Amino acid sequence: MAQINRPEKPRTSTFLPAGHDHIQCQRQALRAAEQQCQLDKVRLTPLRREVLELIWQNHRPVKAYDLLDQLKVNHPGAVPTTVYRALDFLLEHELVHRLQSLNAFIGCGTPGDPHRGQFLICRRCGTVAELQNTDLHQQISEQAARLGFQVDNETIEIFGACADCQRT
Amino acid sequence: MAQINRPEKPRTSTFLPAGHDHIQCQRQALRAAEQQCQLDKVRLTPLRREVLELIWQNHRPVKAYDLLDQLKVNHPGAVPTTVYRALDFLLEHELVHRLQSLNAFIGCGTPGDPHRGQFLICRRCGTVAELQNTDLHQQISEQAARLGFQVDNETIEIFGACADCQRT
DNA sequence: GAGAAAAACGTAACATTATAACGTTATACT
DNA sequence: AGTATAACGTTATAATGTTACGTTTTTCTC
Repeated sequence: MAQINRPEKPRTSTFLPAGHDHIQCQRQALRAAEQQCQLDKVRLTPLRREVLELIWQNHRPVKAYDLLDQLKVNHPGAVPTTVYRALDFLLEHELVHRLQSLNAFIGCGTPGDPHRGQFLICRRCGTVAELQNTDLHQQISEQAARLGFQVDNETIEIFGACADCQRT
Repeated sequence: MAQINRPEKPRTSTFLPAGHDHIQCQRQALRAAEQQCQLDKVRLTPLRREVLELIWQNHRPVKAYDLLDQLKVNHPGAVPTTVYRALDFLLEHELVHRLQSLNAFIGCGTPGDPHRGQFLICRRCGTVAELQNTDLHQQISEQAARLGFQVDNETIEIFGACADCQRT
């Protein structure tokens, strides 16, 4: 199974802008989620919000059962369904993405935007960057169309080394 | 979890050329695998060959435990490790691909070729087509390079409806 | 605001997917 | 023939995800 390293402490990465203020980033993501839920007229309950907050602790994918362990701190009694239900909600409303090659989840930076799933994943530090490359999307649709295939969902997960990790 | 239908009987699909002769296709795939193994100086043992043959029964992804059930017919005593070891070998030598979004496996039509993983997957009939779109690959590498990211592996899994299934 | 409907959550059991660890057998190499 | 390595057997268990059903909370209507 595909693996990434998951160092205890976040590393900085030029993947993210040099001075990335993550506290601010996380806060902003939660605000955006709240707004999106208002628009969609759905409820970002405390539980869902807490799961989303945990997912946004950093820019590395989180596994469902790790999430569960963390959730148990405030919610002893939490079980797999607790987490998976929250994740289903967050996925459905496109507040998080699922990384298929890792069985893991990551926050979506642009809820509300038309959704692709294009990701660069650093094998070394585990940081994930989401792309919004419309050309790429376009090209895929065209190639598919040539084969008479109608696309309804694309999963693009690119593994490799981010700039920082190449240097070391 | 992502799902596809898995009808009992193969459907034809313009995905594959109209008159696709699968017996011939499967035979050819096994020959290619044998050749590749000779080149790599590795052993396509009877067990591995049988797993590969099962995978090539059609152009739909197969799940490991389904493979296991089928394998048990000739190999009572087969257990998960039996299958996973064969799969690991086949994956390592790029005779099969793993479809991350389905936790399933599919034969590789072009062993030996530089390997990308670009797939079109029909949600309705389950048929999978492997692409070898170098432009796409190129574009991804370029976009990655712009971010200082060095690609070592790409997973592209496109879900949608194949031409045949759109008609019905 | 009482009552009904729907959504969210609790709880237990279970299904599916995958790996670890260790011993035995087969094959390849001198 | 003897040894090293690869392949396979065997058992147990880990990791990931779902089903089914009951209870509580929220929303909606009157």
